[in-house]
Amino acid sequence: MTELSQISVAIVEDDPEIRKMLSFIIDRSPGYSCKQSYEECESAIAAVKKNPTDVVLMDIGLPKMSGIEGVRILKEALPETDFIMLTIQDDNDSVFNSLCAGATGYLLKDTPPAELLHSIREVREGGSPMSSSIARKITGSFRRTAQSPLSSRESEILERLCNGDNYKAIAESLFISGNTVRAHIKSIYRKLHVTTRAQAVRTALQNRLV
Amino acid sequence: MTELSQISVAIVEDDPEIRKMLSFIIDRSPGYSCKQSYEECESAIAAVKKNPTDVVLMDIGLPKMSGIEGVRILKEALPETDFIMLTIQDDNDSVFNSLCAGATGYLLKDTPPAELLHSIREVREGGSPMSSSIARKITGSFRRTAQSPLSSRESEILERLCNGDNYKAIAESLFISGNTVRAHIKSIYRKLHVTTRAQAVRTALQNRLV
DNA sequence: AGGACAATCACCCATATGAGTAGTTTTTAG
DNA sequence: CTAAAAACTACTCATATGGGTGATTGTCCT
Repeated sequence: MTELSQISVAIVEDDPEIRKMLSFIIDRSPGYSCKQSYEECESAIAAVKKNPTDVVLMDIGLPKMSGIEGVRILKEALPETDFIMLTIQDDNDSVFNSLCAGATGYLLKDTPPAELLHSIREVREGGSPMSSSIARKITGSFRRTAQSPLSSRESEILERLCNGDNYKAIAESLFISGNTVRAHIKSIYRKLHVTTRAQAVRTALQNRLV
Repeated sequence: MTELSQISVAIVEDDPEIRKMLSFIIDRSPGYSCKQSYEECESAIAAVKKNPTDVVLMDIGLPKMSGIEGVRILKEALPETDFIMLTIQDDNDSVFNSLCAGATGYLLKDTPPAELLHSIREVREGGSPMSSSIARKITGSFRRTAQSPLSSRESEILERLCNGDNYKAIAESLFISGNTVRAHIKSIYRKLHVTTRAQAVRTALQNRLV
């Protein structure tokens, strides 16, 4: 049943050539149907909200609203629908913003038709189809970027700053004087190019220094 | 050439049955070789450092040192080697800690041999092979967890707190008085259950409230 | 032997911050 | 329509924070 269930697909893609080609390929493949295709987000949002599909293939570079925004809006309204980005954009911002907006898959436009069909099936079965270079980008984002410019003592203190500890609490937990803590924190700020605690915490968390 | 290049694989797996089976399958497959297999991290680390392989398949639940620690240490020494976790653990901590430690792939032990071989090839070609449920877990981690308990104005202010702005800067950029900013911040702290700016920034970043 | 840096400590001072208290007006939701 | 929430403003006060300056000790590398 799951194997043979029909998967309904909608396409949002501004290039008429590509749009027709994709829609043709999908609709003619057994187990898939594609009755909805749009050239921009605005009409797609209105129409797909009324006629939800199982999967939406979404381009990013669209005339008016970006596909990422489109996903954000549609996913909000249709949490059961799976969104796969299908785009030439492979920059970090596009990838991560798409995932944050609610995309579950991310394919580059050079994906062969057979793999595209397989990806549509995969996303319905609880997977997260991604072009291999995209997958690598995502796993790589978990790695520590560079090694910290901080000394080990400074890292220890930065960690406590992130916990919201104040000078006194840090001093006591490390058995050093509050003045020393301040000296370390000054040095941390200098190395991280920040001037406030909030900025230090942000830099620490975003660069995985803690 | 890339298609037919021989890929050398090492295995770290404590179950002798599985270890021998994997090693046999890989070593007998054309294009793959497996001359190294270990039952725990300590010896694997020493040996693979001396004889680096292209890929290491790493279990997580090992007698002494965990496979995650093993990856952390080995990846540090051998940045060119690709590490694929091969495990039954599918909890969030195992997955994310593995990726942070340096794993590029993550497969569950029910992965069929053909797919395992394909994954080894894929990781060498710049991909990031993952069991579909794991991939879904990772993409899902980018989605906003819950919706923010903050009002829109408060969110706006929280965002500026994360940028390191002080009361005055926030007040000026929002065209409201500094006292109002303080009132909003108090209310943010109450809702986030924090008492300092650093904690607020941390909570905001970790829970993707900004 | 000298330089660079980490780790420790100290003091001054202006400003920022958090907690408490007390309101008004506007918007939203039942 | 009415009650709740959000948004806004204002005040005081004790404490925390950041900037500046200066110093000692020990380690590591050259």
